[in-house]
Amino acid sequence: MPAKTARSARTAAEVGGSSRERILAEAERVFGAHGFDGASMRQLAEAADVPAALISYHFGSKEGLYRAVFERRVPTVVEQRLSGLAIAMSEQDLDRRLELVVKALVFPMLHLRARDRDPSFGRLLAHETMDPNSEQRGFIRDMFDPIARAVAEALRSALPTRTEAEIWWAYEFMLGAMVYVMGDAGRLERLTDGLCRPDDEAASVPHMVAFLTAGVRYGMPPRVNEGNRNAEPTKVTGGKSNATRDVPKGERIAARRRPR
Amino acid sequence: MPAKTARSARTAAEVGGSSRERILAEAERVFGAHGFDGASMRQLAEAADVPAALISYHFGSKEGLYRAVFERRVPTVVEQRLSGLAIAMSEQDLDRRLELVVKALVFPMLHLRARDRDPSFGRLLAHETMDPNSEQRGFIRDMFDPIARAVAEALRSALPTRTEAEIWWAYEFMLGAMVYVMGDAGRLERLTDGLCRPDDEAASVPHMVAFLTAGVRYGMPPRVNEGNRNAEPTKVTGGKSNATRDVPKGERIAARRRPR
DNA sequence: AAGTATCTTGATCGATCGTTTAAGACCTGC
DNA sequence: GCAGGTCTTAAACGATCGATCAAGATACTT
Repeated sequence: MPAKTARSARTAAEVGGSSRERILAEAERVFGAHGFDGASMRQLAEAADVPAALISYHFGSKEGLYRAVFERRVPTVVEQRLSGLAIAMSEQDLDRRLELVVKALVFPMLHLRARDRDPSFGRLLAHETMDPNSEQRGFIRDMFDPIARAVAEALRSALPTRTEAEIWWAYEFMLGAMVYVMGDAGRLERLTDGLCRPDDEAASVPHMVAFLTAGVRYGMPPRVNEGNRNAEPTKVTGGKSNATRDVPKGERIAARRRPR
Repeated sequence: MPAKTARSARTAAEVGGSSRERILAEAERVFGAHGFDGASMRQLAEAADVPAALISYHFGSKEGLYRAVFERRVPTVVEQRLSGLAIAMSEQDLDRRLELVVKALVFPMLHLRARDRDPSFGRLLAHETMDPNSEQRGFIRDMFDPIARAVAEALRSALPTRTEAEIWWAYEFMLGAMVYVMGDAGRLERLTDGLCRPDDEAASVPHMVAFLTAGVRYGMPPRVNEGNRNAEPTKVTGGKSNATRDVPKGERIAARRRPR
């Protein structure tokens, strides 16, 4: 056994970059593979080929490193979304604008996953999104709530007749579909025998944009009498709704629209 | 300090049931609140007001308890979905059948979350779904892959002109939207100032069914020349697609349809 | 009532957790 | 070349982890 440290098979030259950057890059992979609670400081340190104490020195704590991993990736995504939204808002055809808004929402994320052929950050983000402790950490709120409101505003402008609730439910569903694809660790590929792959940007983006655009444009819940909202919960065997049947072009009333 | 054990403020009578059942019920809450890695055996034991050793006795290990929590809930959901699918398949109007299939997929889950006013299992399931270690544990695969294939088959029957890829991408997006709502720990409610709540079954079910039905029915990605699939990745500023524009009634060719 | 199987308990195992400490190496400006 | 700040290191801290053990309590059979 050599006297020198032999923490990893990779040398520092192979991994490259300063210690701080190397820790960040490798932490993204380790956190992405095991989650926040599932990753240990020693795992993280070994992946970056540094002593565990160096992580505390540079980032203060495990959660500090975790936050730093997000702060390295998220601003780029948010900027790309904002730029996509700006382009969408310059489009006067509302049908076309809607599709551009959806694309502005999902493309930066899907592209991020496909670009480096590394699903780590996607899985990490998906895991954090669905982590019960996420709300108390507040990463998602701090980093994504502003862009969420901007997307909702853009949706509102492209769908002027929709209620506020419809806008936000649609946003929730769109985000869920996107996050689920980002976090998919192989289920879709298994179920389709390799036909569909979340990393295949050329397929995932068009499918997702088409699906979500159609969902938000044509997916309207049946009108209900405000008085008996809780009369009977929807049953699997319930009556037919007018959802997605006959698509009117803007005659629906924007009920319960919240003030800006 | 009393001599008797004082592990919890709740007495056994208040919590009720046998030790084994009490452990299961409380484990659902604790796992749902902190995730698998985030919950400790001592937390789980204290919540159920039993010594930690009793958990190992009844369930063998922490993962054994984790699995048992799923096995307590999932079969009911799967049975409800199967029954919903059977009803859908007896419907000859394909438009109506499609909506029933979507409802059969999402209703049992959303109802489960709303029924007991307890989002624990929903968060737990969402967390497990997005956990990078989920695939290796195999819970999701073992418990949900069969019903996933059944849902896809039902979608196929209601959309006979769609390609296999379109069916499965749509399934992926639907599941993502549903899982995201199940795991929402307060973000939608915060973003809407309380207007939209994932627990509000009377609102979430119609909105989701309408959105997803519209997405799968009208969301078709633009046709592409098979030769240049990888020519240029989709751009945010990319050209207009025919997604969701003009909804043909069945003249699309079922390309790349996989054999059964 | 005695015997047997099942359930429950407190105590404790070695391992690993995140973090801290104090000392050494390195680099920069004088 | 030496002082001062930044970066890096090995070692160890107390705490907590999941799991195990032998002994005791309870329930059921004979």
